[in-house]
Amino acid sequence: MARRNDHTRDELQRLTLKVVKDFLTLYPPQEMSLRKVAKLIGYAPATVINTFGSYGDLLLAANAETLDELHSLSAAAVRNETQPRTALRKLARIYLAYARKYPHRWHLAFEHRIPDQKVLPEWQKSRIDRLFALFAEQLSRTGARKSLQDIHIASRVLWAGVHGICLLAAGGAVLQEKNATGEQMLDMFLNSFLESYTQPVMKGGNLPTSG
Amino acid sequence: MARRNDHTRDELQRLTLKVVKDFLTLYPPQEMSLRKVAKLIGYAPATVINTFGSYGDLLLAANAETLDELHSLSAAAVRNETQPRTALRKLARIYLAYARKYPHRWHLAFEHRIPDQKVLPEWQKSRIDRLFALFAEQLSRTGARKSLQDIHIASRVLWAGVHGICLLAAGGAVLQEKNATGEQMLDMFLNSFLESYTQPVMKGGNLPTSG
DNA sequence: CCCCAAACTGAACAGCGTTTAGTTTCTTTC
DNA sequence: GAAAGAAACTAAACGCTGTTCAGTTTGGGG
Repeated sequence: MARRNDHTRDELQRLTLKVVKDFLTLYPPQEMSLRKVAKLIGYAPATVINTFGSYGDLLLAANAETLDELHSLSAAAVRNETQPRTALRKLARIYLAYARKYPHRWHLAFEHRIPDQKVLPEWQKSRIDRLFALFAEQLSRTGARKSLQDIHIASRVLWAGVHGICLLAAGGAVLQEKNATGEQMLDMFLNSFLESYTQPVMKGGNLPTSG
Repeated sequence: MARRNDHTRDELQRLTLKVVKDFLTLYPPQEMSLRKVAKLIGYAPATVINTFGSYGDLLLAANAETLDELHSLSAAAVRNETQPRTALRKLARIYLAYARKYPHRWHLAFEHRIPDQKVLPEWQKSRIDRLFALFAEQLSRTGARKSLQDIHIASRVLWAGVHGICLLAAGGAVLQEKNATGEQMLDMFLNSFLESYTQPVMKGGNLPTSG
């Protein structure tokens, strides 16, 4: 058996990624395997390897799609938002909603372990950076006078907080919070962070606002 | 071959966990396997399964030790700290230091996926809760007038933020921040959060501190 | 001393990702 | 139009993996 040419190289790649996406929409990554994917697309395991390089690279490609999707949704949500603080709230909500809707894909994208020695490809890093950039962009629009370095750090802190909260709210693993909703946590986090970011206290501290 | 009785059941368990701990101190979980562990303790793979139930349960037991260690270090660090804000800062630093020192054990403890259907055992959940409780305890000592529910949520937000930042600072995976240190991010996060927690703004907002 | 239960293992099983050799087909060249 | 070469695809094998099970050895209690 050889040379079926049912699909072009590109079609085959797209088909495979679609199958992976659909699988991960229903089942966790640990239940997926190269052989199952191969069976689902109707090709031999070795064909998938030929197409993507390795099973790990297939996962990497799937993660790229996840990150693209998340970025696209986020960017669209803030595109016409004039208020940076509102935009940041929207970003956080989108993030949470996505983590809840596609928990397996979301997890895989952020906790995928690269076999030691090997480095994460540049196109993957840049996808993560694009997510950070969305936060940084809104921060720079708040009008608060901050250095580039401050904005850089703040965007990471913002992202880390949102991500950690999503882990608690949507995490199917060890972490699972029941007595606080993701929305409550996000609100408290964003309110506190933005308040302090846009109205920093002077050295020596402010007076308490009550009693 | 049978009935060696080189070790009691307890000794064997401790020995196995020690070997796992040592392994994970040097190498990531993906490189570890039941068979490697068995070889390291000088027993057959089936013996490890008999002792712990399954390889997954062995990892769970190892995670319990990790969480205990982290809790013990944290509790010790704040035991004699009178200032709750300082205590919270110490907790965060301990957390970051631990994630840096034992990245593989730290990761495994928090992102270990339980094979679907199966639930996380109660003794594992309670270990996570104990970590949250350390934050909650300090929050309730700040003197800020908060409901129990507020403290509950705030402790989760605090933990989530610290955890997310540690992922960025110590994460060997997809996430890896280079232009901001963990300390910088932790400081910014804690300062902003605690400021707003202990000095909440009134409705309508404060005046900016500078024009 | 015997017997049972506990301790421990070797071998087998099904599954995994990957490699390799090989076959079939398409495309190019003469 | 036939020959040659490249491309597409796979079956089979390799060395792993966690788990099961039948079977052997041993220590302790009756």
